[in-house]
Amino acid sequence: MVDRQDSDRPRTRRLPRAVRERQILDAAVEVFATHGFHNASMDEIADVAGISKPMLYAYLGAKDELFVACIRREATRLIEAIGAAVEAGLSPAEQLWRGLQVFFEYVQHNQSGWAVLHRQANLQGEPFVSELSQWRERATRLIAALLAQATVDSAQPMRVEQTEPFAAALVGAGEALVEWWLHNPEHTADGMAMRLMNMVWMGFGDLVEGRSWSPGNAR
Amino acid sequence: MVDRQDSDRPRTRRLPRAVRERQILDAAVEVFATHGFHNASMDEIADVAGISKPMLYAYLGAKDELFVACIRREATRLIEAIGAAVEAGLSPAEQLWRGLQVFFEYVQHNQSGWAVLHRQANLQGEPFVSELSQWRERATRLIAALLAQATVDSAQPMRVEQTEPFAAALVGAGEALVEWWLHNPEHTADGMAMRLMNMVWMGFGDLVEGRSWSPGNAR
Amino acid sequence: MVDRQDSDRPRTRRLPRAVRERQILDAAVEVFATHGFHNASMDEIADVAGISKPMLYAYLGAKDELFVACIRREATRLIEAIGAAVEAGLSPAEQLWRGLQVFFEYVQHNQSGWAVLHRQANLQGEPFVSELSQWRERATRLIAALLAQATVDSAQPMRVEQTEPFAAALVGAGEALVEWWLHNPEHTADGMAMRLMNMVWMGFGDLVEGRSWSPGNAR
Amino acid sequence: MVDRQDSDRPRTRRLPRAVRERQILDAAVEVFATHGFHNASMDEIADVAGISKPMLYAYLGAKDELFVACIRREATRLIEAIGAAVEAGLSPAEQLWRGLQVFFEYVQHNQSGWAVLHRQANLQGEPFVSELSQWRERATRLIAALLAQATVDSAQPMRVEQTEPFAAALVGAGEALVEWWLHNPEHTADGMAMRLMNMVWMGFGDLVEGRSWSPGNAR
DNA sequence: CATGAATGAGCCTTCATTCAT
DNA sequence: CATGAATGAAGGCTCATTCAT
Repeated sequence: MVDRQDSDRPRTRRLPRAVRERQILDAAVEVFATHGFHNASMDEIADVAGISKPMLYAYLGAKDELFVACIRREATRLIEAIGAAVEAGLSPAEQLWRGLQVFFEYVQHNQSGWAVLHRQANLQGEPFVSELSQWRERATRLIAALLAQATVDSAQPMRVEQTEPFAAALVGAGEALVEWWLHNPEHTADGMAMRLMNMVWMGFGDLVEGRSWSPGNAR
Repeated sequence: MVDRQDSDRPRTRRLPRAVRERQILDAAVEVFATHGFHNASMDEIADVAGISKPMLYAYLGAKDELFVACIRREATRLIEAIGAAVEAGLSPAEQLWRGLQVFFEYVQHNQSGWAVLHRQANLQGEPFVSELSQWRERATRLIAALLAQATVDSAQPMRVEQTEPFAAALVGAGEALVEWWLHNPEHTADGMAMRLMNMVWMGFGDLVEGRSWSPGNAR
Repeated sequence: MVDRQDSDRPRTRRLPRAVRERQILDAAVEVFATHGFHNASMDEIADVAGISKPMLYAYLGAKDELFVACIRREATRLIEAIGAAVEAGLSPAEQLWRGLQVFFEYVQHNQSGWAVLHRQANLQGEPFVSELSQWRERATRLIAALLAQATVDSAQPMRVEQTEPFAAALVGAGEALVEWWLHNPEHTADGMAMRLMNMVWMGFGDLVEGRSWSPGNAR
Repeated sequence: MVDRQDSDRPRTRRLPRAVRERQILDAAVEVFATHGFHNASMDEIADVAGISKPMLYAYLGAKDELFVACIRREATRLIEAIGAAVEAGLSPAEQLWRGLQVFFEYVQHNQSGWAVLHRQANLQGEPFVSELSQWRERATRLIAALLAQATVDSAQPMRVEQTEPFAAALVGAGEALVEWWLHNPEHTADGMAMRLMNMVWMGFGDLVEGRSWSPGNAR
């Protein structure tokens, strides 16, 4: 039989709208991350948030909308965390390195948050996938600018249009690496960051200088 | 969020058991891939397969079992495709190269199949994850043997126990790269294979000879 | 998953119709008795009978009809068994006694048959209950005649119309006692028969001579 | 075999929990009694109760649980009705007599309730049968105490251990008589009670004084 | 503002029943 | 005559969503 959820979380009343919304989003992220989008029930979210279901709907709308709101908040948080770490005045390489560090650290401490939401969103198909794409593109543009900046003093400076695909690859690789990390959690955040940095920075150098491996020279 | 489809696919009748089973698996893979495990309805699978639901159950059992059957078939297909490509008599490097080529080609032509099933299976938790793990381990062991073989003539031959973690990383990287590829489909299968080959073969060399990158020497 | 019943019962072919029908009824009674009307599946009955489902339908019709056929056969068997035991020439009392003996013995050795079918039939509502009623009435008339015969030489001979309600009570008490016996199987068939005989015969005497117990004389 | 009914019963709304629960149990008892456990559909029960299926599940759980709840309620009601009638201060014989009266009256006015539930429960196997057994045992113990009390002033007072089997027989006989009564509804409740009282009280006397009937002395 | 009570709609699963061979 | 293959039609159960208080 259904165990009528008489959870004992205190139902604080009459909170300002912003606080309530945060409360709800916290609950939603936790529940979505734990059970996945489909298995998460609005009942449980409302319960964890300490409010009634009608309130849940009043504040953040239907399940889909709530999920999108979760994605948005987590994405924003991540981008802001990275932005805060990447101080102006550092060299592009160091900016990238700091950014990657923060990225992996953030993911590590927010598995309930971004990493899992990311996987969920990718799986639920439209419209969640497009929501994600927007954030990916935003990140890509930032990094492309960074890379272009790094070539400013070289013999052949690159424009943003040229660095963009490379930046996209970096972002994608980052996402993929996180996925892989989830299955291999024995590595440290810094280790992961270094791995990616290595790949990127050396690959970037190789790209500029035209080195590569090919089937012909098999050992 | 779901659009039910009244498909008028012709219902071919009285097929031999084996053919029907393939038909059903094809349909199931397609539907699971498109909507995800949870959003996929047995109704739609039956419809796409061109049969009635009772047949669906008679042939491949409940939803869980059907899904496992899908995973198994796709995994088997992939492994066999690779096995067929890796002819004996080739050098380890070339065997690996051929294997990677086929892997990425396979994924490219079976996005509905492998790639998405892989993501689905990883997310739906037990018992699907374990099912997948078995296949991953099988692949890992094969590759570990390959790598060990490659060092047979070197100064410090490695035993399978030593190459295994490296092989695991390769498999993981392969899976992760595919994930990334899905978001960046402009690359070719051979290009992807080369990328991974590069990483692996050079990394393998580095591993033996102890080279690496570190934050200190930022350019 | 469905375990496709490839039972290994030999499927004897080309049997004369009567034999086939007996085979089927045997199987049906067994299965109905074991699982109850609803939980019995035509699949299992066909399997136990060693024939295919279409044959099952060809020989004895739909599930309802098959069940009615079972009731009929078992009722017929019982009545015939009793008829065979009650030889002419015996005194009414002895005829009744023999009849009751056979009745309880029959039930004891045919629990799969009559007892359970009786309970099943009573539970499935119309049209099965009416089917049973017909047989009950037939038995009742036989016994009423017997009782009337028993009073032929007494001071006040009774006609069948007068003994009938009493006979009905006997039949009903018999059925009820069997029900009770199923829950108290430690008693013997003869013990049960004696219990009923006692009740009936003494009650019959009392009835004639007008003895009875009443609330007034509570000890 | 089932005739679905689109009943237009008015759906009273927003009832307090306790009232709804009674409503639902009433409906469930009626439907289970009419169609039997298996033929009863949750749809119909919800319909008769005047609520939607989800409420049905929210209030009383799955079909099994609902059925058990029905058994419990009916058993409780019966026992309480009897308890209320058997005032202290009466002689054992009179207590028994009152109890039997109430028992048969209760059954008569609750055919949908007790009698049929009893038959249903007995046939649906575990776990329903055990549920029933508990109530039977409870009734048995009460009666055994009563009988022991009745012999307190006699030459050979009996202890509860001795009267218990006799009480069990009484309870069983009562159940069996009800079964029989259902098929012979022309008798009154008092008539039935008297029949059983007769049997029991005289049998009880016989038991003490060792009288019995045997095949030898056929009239 | 806040909620307990209520429901429409859908999904998984299973059978009795029947073609087409 | 005999059957493997196939399905229409329900039934149990759950969940996102919304009144009515």
